[in-house]
Parts: sequence; structure tokens; C-alpha cells
Amino acid sequence: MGSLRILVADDHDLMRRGIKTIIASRKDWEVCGEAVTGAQAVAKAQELQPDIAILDISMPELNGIEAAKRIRKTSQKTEILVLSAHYSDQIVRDVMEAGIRGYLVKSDSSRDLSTALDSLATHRPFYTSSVSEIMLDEGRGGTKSPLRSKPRITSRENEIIQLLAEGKSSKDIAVSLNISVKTVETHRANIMRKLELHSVTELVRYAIRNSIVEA
Amino acid sequence: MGSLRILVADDHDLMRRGIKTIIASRKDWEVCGEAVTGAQAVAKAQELQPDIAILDISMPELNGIEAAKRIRKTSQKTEILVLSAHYSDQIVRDVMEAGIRGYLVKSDSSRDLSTALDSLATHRPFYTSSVSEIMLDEGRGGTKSPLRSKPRITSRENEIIQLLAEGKSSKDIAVSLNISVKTVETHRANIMRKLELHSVTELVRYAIRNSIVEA
DNA sequence: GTTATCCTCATCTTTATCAGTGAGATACCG
DNA sequence: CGGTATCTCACTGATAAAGATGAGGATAAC
Repeated sequence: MGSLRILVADDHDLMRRGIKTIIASRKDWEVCGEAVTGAQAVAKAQELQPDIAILDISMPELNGIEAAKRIRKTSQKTEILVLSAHYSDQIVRDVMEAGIRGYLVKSDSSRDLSTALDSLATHRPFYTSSVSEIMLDEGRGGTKSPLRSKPRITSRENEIIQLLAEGKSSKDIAVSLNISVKTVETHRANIMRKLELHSVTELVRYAIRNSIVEA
Repeated sequence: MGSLRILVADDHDLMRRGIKTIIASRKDWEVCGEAVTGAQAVAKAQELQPDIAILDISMPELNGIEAAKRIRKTSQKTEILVLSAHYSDQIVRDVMEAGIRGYLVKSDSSRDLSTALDSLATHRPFYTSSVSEIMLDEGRGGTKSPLRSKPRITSRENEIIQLLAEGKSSKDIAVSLNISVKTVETHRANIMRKLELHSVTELVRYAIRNSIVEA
């Protein structure tokens, strides 16, 4: 038996409080840990092996999607629910690709959070209706599916997009990731080519549109 | 007598919950109303005349700053506390210019929210330390100019901000405005200095935050 | 009519980005 | 095992941006 152990990761203290009130409303649910950054979420998930991890998409250092991918490797039993401030097709695509089985927008009602947790507790996926529609579209395997035609952006590339959009230079990124500036520049070039962008300006707008960072 | 009546405006249900738990922790505080959009916040403030209005900056329809300006007109006794997702010098300036006496970043601890409410309840302003530093900087040398800091961006500069944020290079802009590249670069430098930005990345985010362009 | 602001253009130096190409290492998959 | 993808680092070269200063001309405000 035992209660459902939940890890809550969000950089906003007040948001974590809001989430915790929902969890506290059920006797069989408990918050086993909290995290403020994506990296911290990964570490705590590995340590605590929670039943569910609730991850905000927009977190410093490592965003929720990337954190989710890593948690899936180090803590296989953990179901993941991601929260994003805004809805976007790109996020949905990323969420599905990361094998995340729960997705909520923060403006959804908190009752939806309960429902989502109930679903994940019994290993049933939970997506809001808009997300389900996208999934059906993808499933049809249409040659013209606009969501399918986009090139694949790797985890490392996404990480670099985030850091670039946060205002860091190639050199800054090289230092913080402990890799060569040359490598960062190669990633940059690949990102630009894949997304058909031609300046950091366009890249920043891409990142904001897709909630990789906030404006 | 009577308890402190507080209006809570945020488009995220979970965030409102988080805020409400803080308010609920004090017997002499009560939530007298909630709002999901800026326009709704203005209407409810006029109707309820709360002691304090807590406004998220990023709300649909009407942002927190604009909502605050209107509330100050229709409900003079209401003290305003704004919350923003991230810290920015520009927001601080806007906040001060709007005559808002409380400012918190969502990543601040929820204990800071209690402290802020305590301050505003007794009509003392509350700003986090980083904000206070800006204010001191601004106040220095000007007896009556708390807004001296907000540099005026000229129309030509705004025009160039927009074009930059749309992804154009200095040369592109020079061509489309029929001026020298050197002139564009001077404008750029002036913009950067005035807004305390240090890269196009930051400039793009500034432009998006201030609705000069869309993401 | 002097002041202040804005727009304009310039020189100079240093650092960063963009773009193309190649290539070794590792890890995963069928 | 072989193929594919990813991450890593490098070289070369062209272009752009960042930061500091100076300065002339137009215009509107005091």
C-alpha cells in the first residue's frame, strides 16, 4: 500500500504551494520532495524514486522537458506530469517525443491537476483535449503532417537554445557546460540549419514562442 | 477593526491557490475576491474596494501594470502588490512609474509575500533588495525624480528596436530607413545603454515583453 | 537666442556570430 | 556486426556587433 509519493518541481515558490494544496487535499497523496531547477529535479527524482514528478516546463538551467527525459532514464517507475504557462504545438510535440504521459497548462483549473494525478497514479496518460487532437493527427501518419515535417532537435541542442535565449554567449555556454566554444558553435550552426533560422534574434523568438524560455 | 481585505488576480489557478494559502495563514487577512484577467481585476477592485490588490504582471487582455494604473484611479485606497515571473529593470521602472508600492518576483519565497502584505497593510512600500538598489540609484542626485532612471526612448529608437527584434541586421535597417549603417549602430548603442541591455538577445526579449513585437 | 534633444555620420578596437567542411568517439538499434 | 545519430572539437574565412568618442545640423522649448 502506502501513499502516492509526488515530487514537485517549479522555480516559483507560490506555484509549488498551489500544487501542494491540491496534493494535500487527498489523504493517499503526499509530497515527497521539491525542486527549484531542472537539474535539482533530476537529482531528487533519482534519489527519491517518486511515483509522480510534476515538472514546470520553464525552469532555470534545465527545462522541464529535458529534465523529464533524464528522469525517465534514472527513475523508470516515475510518471511525469509537465506544466507549461502557455500552450504550443511545439511543446506538445516535445512532450510526446520525451515519452511524457501527462501535460497541463497552468491556466487549466486545479481540478484538472487532480484528475491528471489520478490518471497517472494508475498509469493512464492524461492530456487535455487540445493535446489529444494533435496526437490523433500525428498518429494518422499523414505525409503532410506539419508536426512531423520539422527536423529533430536533440536534447543537447535544446539545452543550448535555452541558454542562448537566456542571453548567454557561446563562450558563456561553453564554460557552463564544460565543453569547447567550437562545439557550442557547431551546435548553434546545426540548430540554425535545422530550424531554418539565420540569427540569434530569430532563435530567441523561436524559444519564447515555444516556451523554452519566458520573455 | 475588520480584517485586511485582499483581491487576488492571476490567470493561473494554481498560483492563486498558492497565494491564498499565504493569506489564509493569517486570521486578520482575507481574500475578498479573485480575478483571472487584468480587466476583471480592475472591475473587481472598483466594486470591492479592497485594502490590497495582488496583481500578476502577465495576465490576458490587460497586463498587471496597466491594471494597476487604472485601479489607482478607481480605488484610491487600494495598495497594489505586483508579481512578475522574472526580474527585470524595465519592469521595476514601469512599476515605480505606475506608483505601485509593492513588487515581488514569483521565485521569491512565500515568506516575502507575507512580509510584503504586512508592509502594505500599514501603508509602507515593499520592494525586494534588488529593487531597492535600483531605486537608490535613481533617487541619487534628484530630490524629486524617482523616475529619472527611466530613460526616454525616442521614436526613432523604438522604430529601430522593432526592426532589430524582427530579425533585421543593422545593414538591413540602414537600407530600409535610408540612413547610414553607422547611424543605425549609434542608435543601437544608445538603446543598449539606456535600457541597460548587452546583446540583441536581451533586446529581443525586451521588445517582446513590452509588446513592441510578438514572439 | 541660448539650451536641450534628437538624428545624423564618422573612426577605432575588440569580440562574437555565421557558414561550410571534416572528423574522431560513443552509444543505440536492428 | 554495421548503420545511424549524437556529441564532441577543429580550421578557415566573412560578416556583424559591442563599446567608446567626437561632432555637425535641425528643431523645438525656455
